[in-house]
Amino acid sequence: MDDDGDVLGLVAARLRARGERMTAPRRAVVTALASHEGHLGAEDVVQAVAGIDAGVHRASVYRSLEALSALGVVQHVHVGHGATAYHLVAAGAPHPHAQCRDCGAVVDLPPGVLDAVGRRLRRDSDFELDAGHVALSGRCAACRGRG
Amino acid sequence: MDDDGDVLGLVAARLRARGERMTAPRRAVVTALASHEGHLGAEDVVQAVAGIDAGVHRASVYRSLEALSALGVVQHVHVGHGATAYHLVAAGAPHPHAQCRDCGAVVDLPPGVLDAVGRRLRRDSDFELDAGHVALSGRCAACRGRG
DNA sequence: ATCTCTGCAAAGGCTTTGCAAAAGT
DNA sequence: ACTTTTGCAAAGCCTTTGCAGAGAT
Repeated sequence: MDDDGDVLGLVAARLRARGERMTAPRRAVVTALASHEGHLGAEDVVQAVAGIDAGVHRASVYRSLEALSALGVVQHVHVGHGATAYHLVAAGAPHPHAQCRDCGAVVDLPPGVLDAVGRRLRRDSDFELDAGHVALSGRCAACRGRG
Repeated sequence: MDDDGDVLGLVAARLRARGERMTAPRRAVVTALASHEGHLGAEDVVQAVAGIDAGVHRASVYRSLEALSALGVVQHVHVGHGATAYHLVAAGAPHPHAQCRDCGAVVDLPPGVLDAVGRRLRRDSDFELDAGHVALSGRCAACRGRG
């Protein structure tokens, strides 16, 4: 059930392979992301990390997120309104996201929904789409029902 | 050739119809957007406005952009990295945008490229896509050639 | 021992806000 | 005259950065 150890070990190995180091802030950030399982803003990660290892500074969280992103362990998604969202790169392929303009929730989209668009953009506009890097905008099911 | 007068008159009429007013900052903002023809960040609009009517304050530009957006005259697009982009709502329907992650350029996408995705999201996930509100991310033709 | 990384604190970009004066209708 | 809107200045939010000391390998 608790495979944080695995994740942490894997991340540590990947870091060391690049001459980088596994540190307390990075451990805390990975743990925070692993336990939340959703999409967290950097500030949310700061909060979560504070509960895991007080004494980790806000700036270190940002720097850790950046380092882990460069490593390919963390993916970040720009969400129109508000802060960039971070999450661990799951086993599967990166997937697109969408944000509800009303409630702000970030939802995962089925991998591949943007494939056809990507192909078309490449063919027609010579534009290489990075489908996972921004969240589409719209209204989620719950908010449509409400509004 | 110079239909700024038309645009300004139309905007003025729309404003008055809602009990709002046509003012110097709003005129300058509309003129700035009309003459640049592209996608401008708020700060770019501030610059352009400074060249049209010095004495218009930065804050008024932001407030004007907001007012004009509420009016439906201006559309804003969230672009992952950097500032929100603004442009006049053209005659045609709102269109999707994409930003190049390397050069930062915001390009217009053919209207309709996201239609199929919108339909699919609505059907499969009950998510109502707002295709024009965020810019997709990727690499433009020029930067692909270079990189 | 060495080089990376951290904590701190400060600054940075972009945007919003409170208020009294100014301007549009 | 009445209300909206402005200019100003200050603060806000999220994020980045410079530096000396701490920490990982």
